[in-house]
Amino acid sequence: MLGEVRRIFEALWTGYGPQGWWPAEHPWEMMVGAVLTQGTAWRNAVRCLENLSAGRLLDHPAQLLDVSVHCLEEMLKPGGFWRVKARRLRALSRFIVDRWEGDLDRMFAVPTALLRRKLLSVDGIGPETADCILLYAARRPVAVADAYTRRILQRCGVTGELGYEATRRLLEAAFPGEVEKLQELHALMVRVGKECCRKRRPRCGACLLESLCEAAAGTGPSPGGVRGPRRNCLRGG
DNA sequence: GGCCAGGTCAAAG
DNA sequence: CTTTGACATGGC
Repeated sequence: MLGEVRRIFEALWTGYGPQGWWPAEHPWEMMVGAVLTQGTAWRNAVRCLENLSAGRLLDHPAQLLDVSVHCLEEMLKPGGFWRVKARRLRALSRFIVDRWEGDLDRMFAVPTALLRRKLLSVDGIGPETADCILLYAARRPVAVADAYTRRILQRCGVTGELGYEATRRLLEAAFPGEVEKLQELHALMVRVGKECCRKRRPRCGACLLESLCEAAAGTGPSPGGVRGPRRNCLRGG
């Protein structure tokens, strides 16, 4: 199974190359973006980031606590969920200001497992957002097991229906300690997911998902692959 | 118009 | 423990 995951990564890497994630100037901007993109198209999250940046509210966590909630909400409107996201961003700012005096370097000095637990205790930081922060802002070897990734692994027949944590452990076992690869993996999975592995039945007759399934199966040039009857995205349920 | 977006949380069943 | 609804705007 680990080999299948690695083959999928190699196929994606070969096909698409580096994605340059996460697009942010600094760790705090990355963290804010991670909250803003929840359930929202990235392009709309970017509008919010631009509003914040233009208002000089994106340089330091404490800045978000210095403006009125109303003002903050106005800037977040283009991204949707603006009421909850204003609350969540302030919760995250307050968390960093209260516990680490607003100093991200201090926060990132905390060991990975402990920091993950602390992040999850913040309102609005769930597993995926926490892992994105750990992977891209703190540069820890943590995997992001988002919905796209789980669907792709499932539809390529690599796994059955796996929950978030089980998928995360699988990915981390496939690339232990490899921060760069885990970063690219998540970015590439999102890219492919958007193209041909959507929620509703993917129309992937000619799409890349098919070759990913083959890559996972080890068909084609690479030797030693796992063979035999399998479900792929075209035949699978 | 319908569906989806780089999710999370609280309330039910 | 799993399922469901709320949160809201913008693009295709």
